[in-house]
Amino acid sequence: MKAKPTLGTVAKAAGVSVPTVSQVMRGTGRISDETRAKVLRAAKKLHYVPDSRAASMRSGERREIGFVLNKFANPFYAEVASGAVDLLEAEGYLVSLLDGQDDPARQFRQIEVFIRHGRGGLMWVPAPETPQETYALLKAHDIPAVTFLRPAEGCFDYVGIRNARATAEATRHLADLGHTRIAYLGGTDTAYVRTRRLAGYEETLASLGLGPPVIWPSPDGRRAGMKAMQALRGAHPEVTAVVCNGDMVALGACIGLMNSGLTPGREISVVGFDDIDDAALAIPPLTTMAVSPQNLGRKLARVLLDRIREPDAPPSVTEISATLKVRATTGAPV
Amino acid sequence: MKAKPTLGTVAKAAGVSVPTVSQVMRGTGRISDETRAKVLRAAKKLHYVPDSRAASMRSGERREIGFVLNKFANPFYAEVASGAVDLLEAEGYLVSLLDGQDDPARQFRQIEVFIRHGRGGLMWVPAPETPQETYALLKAHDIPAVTFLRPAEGCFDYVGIRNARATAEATRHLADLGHTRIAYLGGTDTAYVRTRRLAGYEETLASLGLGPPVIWPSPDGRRAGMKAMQALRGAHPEVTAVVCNGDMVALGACIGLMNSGLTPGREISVVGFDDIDDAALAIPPLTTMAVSPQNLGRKLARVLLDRIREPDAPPSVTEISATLKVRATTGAPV
DNA sequence: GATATTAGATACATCGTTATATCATACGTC
DNA sequence: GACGTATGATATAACGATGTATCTAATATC
Repeated sequence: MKAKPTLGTVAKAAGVSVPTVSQVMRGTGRISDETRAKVLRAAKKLHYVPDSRAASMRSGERREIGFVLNKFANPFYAEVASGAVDLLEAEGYLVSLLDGQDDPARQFRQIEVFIRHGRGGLMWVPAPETPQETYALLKAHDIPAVTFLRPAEGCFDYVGIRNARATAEATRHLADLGHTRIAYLGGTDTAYVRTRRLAGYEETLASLGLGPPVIWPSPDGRRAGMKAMQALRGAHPEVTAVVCNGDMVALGACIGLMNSGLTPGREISVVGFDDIDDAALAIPPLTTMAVSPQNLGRKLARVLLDRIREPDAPPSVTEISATLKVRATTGAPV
Repeated sequence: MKAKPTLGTVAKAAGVSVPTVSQVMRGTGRISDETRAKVLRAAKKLHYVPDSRAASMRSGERREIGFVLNKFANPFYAEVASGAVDLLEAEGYLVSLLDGQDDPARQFRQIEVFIRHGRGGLMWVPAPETPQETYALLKAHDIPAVTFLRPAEGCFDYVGIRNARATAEATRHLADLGHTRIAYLGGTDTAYVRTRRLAGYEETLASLGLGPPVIWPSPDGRRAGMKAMQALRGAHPEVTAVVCNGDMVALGACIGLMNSGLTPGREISVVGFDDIDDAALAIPPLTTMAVSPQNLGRKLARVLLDRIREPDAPPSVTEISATLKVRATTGAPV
């Protein structure tokens, strides 16, 4: 009862040798039904659980995968994680989530610790201005790694979103409704995702002869979006429609409008990005560019599994399209 | 193809023995400056990174901690996790998060995998109807464990919320405003948290001579709360105030009311529970029982660290109070 | 000059598991 | 009865690190 259950204690309890127990647990080798039953009974009674540190040391197999993401509090990431985890757990991997908080130094430490602990694979959202050192560390230790949302200059597999195409579609949707002064709201300057989304917005404005672009940055989150919207209206009263960098900012923007007595979709139109669960439930329901985060997570996991299986394949690029979901926050200008 | 850098290869490169390298790497023992420099040079040249699997096997030190929670998508848990992670990482632990999805079988597998990978501590929200087997597994492996939100019959440390006292305060607040028909909305029958919250509600009703209780269960989440509110109003049109099992349900309930053309805080008052970030931002802002999730997370981490330090101390019980935050969704009945 | 004491390094056993080789039986075949 | 061949179990040696005991010089003490 007191001794930690190991192959040794189980073997003693069952009256057999250590390798025999090992073979029973893994279902390999030739074992009689009688001994197998005896061993299994003893193992169950002692609550035996194999120690995978020892196992992976001896066999070289690594079954732990890490997922470093930006911000737990963002429900979009939560959904992506859940999609990836489901698929990987079904394949027998243990996935640990870490909050990288978009901080390159923090991420470097986390990845170092990962390698120390013999992790066998990594999915991560590289922080802006990630140093070459981080990529070199992964390469030096041959860790199969997939970057998510932000590509790493062709050195690693990449799974992301067709950002520019999506915001182009959002901008055109607003233009089709008759808007001529369309602003871009949200995101911070250094973020890769935002530069791509901004590009789609700006190119569409230019190709339609609308402009000049009105760009208003903002941190992530509802509260920040609310404040940013109010500031934007003060500085640019001519704007009648807004393309947002994400749903959280868009929802915050809608709250800001309503606090000023305006109705999103009437005086000012708002388009979000992500289609998080709350988007459809908000009042009024949010028009947004929908990406299925569950799907994205599964795709991410599949790319990582492929990489583990074929370590020497050339780096792959996978981009998922977003589709426009028209709800109540967009309409013709009054 | 170079050999994997280990203590052995470094030792050979530096012309010293294996234990010497080990001592240099950890800064223990008596080592001359000359040899230390020689060893460090060799280690750097070979890109040596210690293998913590081997280290923790031999030394018994475990620096990995797991946190099994219910639902990534719930921002309350995300905040708790971030509070706990901050504190534990500062103490040199690596924390991995797992989504237990409130499923006892899934949790059992996850805890098993945790032990398999040599994790040194666990924080978890036990699923309803967790089998004795799960607790026995933790006990058999001497894993320092803290249960969160739901106590485990005195066998483990517990950190939670003073649920009954909180809902009593919420109910009294509504009664003080003049409400006499107060309902309880949300949660599912088997959940421990709900039975405690219900108890506070029912006892207060009884002590104030109000009643009979009107209890309407609902799964978690905004959408479910919206539907449940509409169903409740159909079945009990006399109800003028609602104590909710959580903020997500409460926010959903408010959406349900507004969809029916009612204003929360006027025709029907609503009190939430948790004070998630969205509660203050909602329109109208939600009256709720506030618990600071960051604080809760830090407390949780501290209890776990104490347990690791003193494995034989008697199980502790820590309960955090919730405080009433009056906003716009409660008011006198019309 | 004999004996302690110390610094600086090493030998050896060990953690729990698995890969490989080996060893007993029992069975059939000629 | 000698021989090969399954069958079922065990012996042994790793994996990479670390804790403990041990060893060799050089120095200090009386």
